[in-house]
Amino acid sequence: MKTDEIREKFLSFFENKGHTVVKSSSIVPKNDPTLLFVNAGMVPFKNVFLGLESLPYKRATSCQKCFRVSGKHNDLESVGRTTRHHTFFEMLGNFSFGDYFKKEAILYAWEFVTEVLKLPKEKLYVSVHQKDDEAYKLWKELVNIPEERIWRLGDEDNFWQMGETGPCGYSSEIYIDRGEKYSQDERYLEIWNLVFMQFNKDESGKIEPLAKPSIDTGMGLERIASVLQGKDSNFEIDIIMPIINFVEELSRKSYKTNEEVDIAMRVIADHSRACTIAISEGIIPSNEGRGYVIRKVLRRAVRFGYKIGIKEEFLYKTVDVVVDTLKNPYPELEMSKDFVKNIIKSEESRFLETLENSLELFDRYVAENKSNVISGEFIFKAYDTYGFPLDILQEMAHERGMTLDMDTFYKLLEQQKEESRKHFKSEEAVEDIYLSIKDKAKSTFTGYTNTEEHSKVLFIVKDGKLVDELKEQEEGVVILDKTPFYPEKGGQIGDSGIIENKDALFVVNDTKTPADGVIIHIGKLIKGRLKTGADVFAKIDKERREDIKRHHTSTHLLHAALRNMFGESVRQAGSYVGDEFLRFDFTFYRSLKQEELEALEAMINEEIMKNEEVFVREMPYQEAIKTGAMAIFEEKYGDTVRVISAGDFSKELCGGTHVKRTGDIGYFKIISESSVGAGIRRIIAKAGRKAVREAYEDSKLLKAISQEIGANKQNLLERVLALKEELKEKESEISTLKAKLARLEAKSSINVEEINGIKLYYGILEEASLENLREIADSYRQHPNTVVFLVSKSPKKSILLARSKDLKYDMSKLIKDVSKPMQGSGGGREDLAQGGFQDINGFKASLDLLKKSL
RNA sequence: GGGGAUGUAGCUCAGUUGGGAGAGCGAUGCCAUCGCAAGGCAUAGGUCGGGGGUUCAACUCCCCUCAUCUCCA
Repeated sequence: MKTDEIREKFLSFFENKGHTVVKSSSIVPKNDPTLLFVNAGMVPFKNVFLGLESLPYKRATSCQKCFRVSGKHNDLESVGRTTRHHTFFEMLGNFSFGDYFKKEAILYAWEFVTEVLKLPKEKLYVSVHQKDDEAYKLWKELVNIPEERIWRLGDEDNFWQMGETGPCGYSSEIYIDRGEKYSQDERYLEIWNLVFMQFNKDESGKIEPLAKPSIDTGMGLERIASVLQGKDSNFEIDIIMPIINFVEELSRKSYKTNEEVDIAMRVIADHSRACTIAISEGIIPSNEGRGYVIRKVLRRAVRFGYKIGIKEEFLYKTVDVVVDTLKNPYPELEMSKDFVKNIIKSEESRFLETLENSLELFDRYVAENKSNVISGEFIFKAYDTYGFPLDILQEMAHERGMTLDMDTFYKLLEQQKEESRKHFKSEEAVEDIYLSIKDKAKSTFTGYTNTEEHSKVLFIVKDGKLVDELKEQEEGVVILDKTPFYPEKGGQIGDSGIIENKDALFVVNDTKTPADGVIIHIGKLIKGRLKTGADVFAKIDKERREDIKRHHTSTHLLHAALRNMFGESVRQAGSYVGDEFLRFDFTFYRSLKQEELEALEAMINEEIMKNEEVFVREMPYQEAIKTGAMAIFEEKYGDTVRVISAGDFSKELCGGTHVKRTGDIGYFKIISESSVGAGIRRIIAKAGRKAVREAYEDSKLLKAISQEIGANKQNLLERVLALKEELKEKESEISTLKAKLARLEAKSSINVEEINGIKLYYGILEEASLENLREIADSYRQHPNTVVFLVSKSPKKSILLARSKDLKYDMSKLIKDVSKPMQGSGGGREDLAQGGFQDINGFKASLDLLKKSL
């Protein structure tokens, strides 16, 4: 059975059992700072299980994209070495949110496995927790599994918990007997894990039954496919083997002839899937967070490619194959294919470069190092600073018969980890106060149409606590039942304004949404008293909102214009929409040229002048995607989404506020373009009156400069260049003149005396730089038996002491003694020393000292 | 978020207790040649990433900052 078919059959099976089919969420978990990636099928429903969020349905089923590359479930190093581990895999699951429990979960699972997948009953085994008599009984009596095929296992295998605290419970697993040809460990393969969430564990470790027990199950898609397709390994199934075949072509080696080669091919196959999925979801390789993890995965693949002889960029070529195998369930992959290939290719070449640097570093070390042990310090430095891949370092060392001091290395690495952890500040969690009042504090947002609203104060929060009233001059947070205030979200900043009634005036500085549906107004009570339950009138700062709207619609136009110009490889990577300006980060591999920025600006202003209507439509997510609207990795299950379109130019999912017609923007101006990190560029721009202001300031400045320089706009640049050139010429002329002057002065003011057969030239110059002095001294000391002692009063009080090459005095030492009477000091080389002084009156004494030393 | 490394001519890079900014390639000009590969001579090109400090003197030492690379969280 094809993998696509299994996926499809699973979802429709549960759909027929009253489950809502939920699209796989992004591998980036929403609203969960504790988790880097979605690593299990239940993660998108975590808040539902925790009771923080509710859904319109009680049964769900999904095929969830999962990553296991960091944190508790870190399988990265195992991938490739086994036949089962993956960094990316898909998890089939059915979920009950306080609806059905053990009985149905077991019956559904059994029915699916035996009736739909048609696995032979006699080869199936199940496990239950040793204390879970209920499950045992269900399997035995209801499903009729013979006792000897029901295993009762302990906590390690059959007890599940979400975290240190929270929901937990027994689990039950279904195994298949793959026959005697496998070793004991391999023979019984776990195919499905059913979790019975029935307890809650509190902070003291006490376990209490849950009021509404839930079900969470997980069946690894790749694993069940391997069983159904009769393959020993997950890597040989229909959606992964094509990648291995492709790698065989690239490397001109065959799979299953050599264990090392096999490992490498599995690594590449797995990692190319992971990279393709991650990058297509906008996770760009970088040096922190998720991007860092992806980069590690990508580089690991390149390393293994290197090992089997592929020494150039290749991974990006596998993307086509990956997309081919996954385009049925994830058609959006097709759209981002070129983008993904671009990113992978540039990351590959960057890495190959650091690899080359590493090899040089190693050669240098080997050449300098006599011992045949590579020190832990070197290993750490190479790894930490230059990114030398450990395994390659080890291999190279072994090739040369050297050993490595890994103990010291790991010690140093541990130190670094300790240091990093110490400084780690965890992301600010949602303030508990808002979670606790979450269900009662939902506000209706009316700001899409209204700027004012009669409403009622639901809650007042001060210093993180609920209070009944706010007194004059107190700062606090107000929650209303209805509000026109847009809370900071999707890059758009929160509204400001006022909330008032006859007793109170509250000034809102910022609006946020700390929990789903909760809108908080942050500000200060300027006048009177504000009480919970009071009727109030809420009014946003309209002008400011208009500015924000102009910037927001402009952001959409900019996004569309960029894609128009550079194609699909441009993707939004973050944005800020404020009242003063907008900031748009996007994925692109190089900086933009001036002409490109001009063209962008022109294209957007053209759209503004067309004055197209901006439509807002609400529709289901799937439908929106079908119409070709751009989604920015912010999908929500089942929800309807807002689609904003500006003429035919831009169509994007967005929850923000927008102008009615593009003409309302007035004018759009790019302020700057810069880099944020590898592969990400940033454009800062202004719209409307802020852009006009900017243009006005620019032209004012230009006018002032022109006037100052005595040029007009047309020839300003020419004039500045000419002035620069002129200045440079003058400078060089001055320095030539100065040198000439100094030489001239030297002629008249330098004396010569012969002391002990040595010609001593000395003198005081009014105007000579150190460079001039050197030049003059050089002309004298070309002759043997010569010492030169010069001082200059300006531009700096300098001393110079030099000798011809045939003499042996150390001038750098001599100058220190000689300059003392002038309160000076200096140093330099043995044949030429320089320094400074304070008091010219000491010159005579200095000269005498020098004479005595000769 | 915490470390480490790098930043010098258009490019690749030297520059060692702080004391005259350099090489190779490239560019330009001249010479040479039937032509080509190439050769000879000469020249231009530098805010030594930016800012501050220490010093008589900073590419060099100290502090801050930016960019790139890299490890850790």
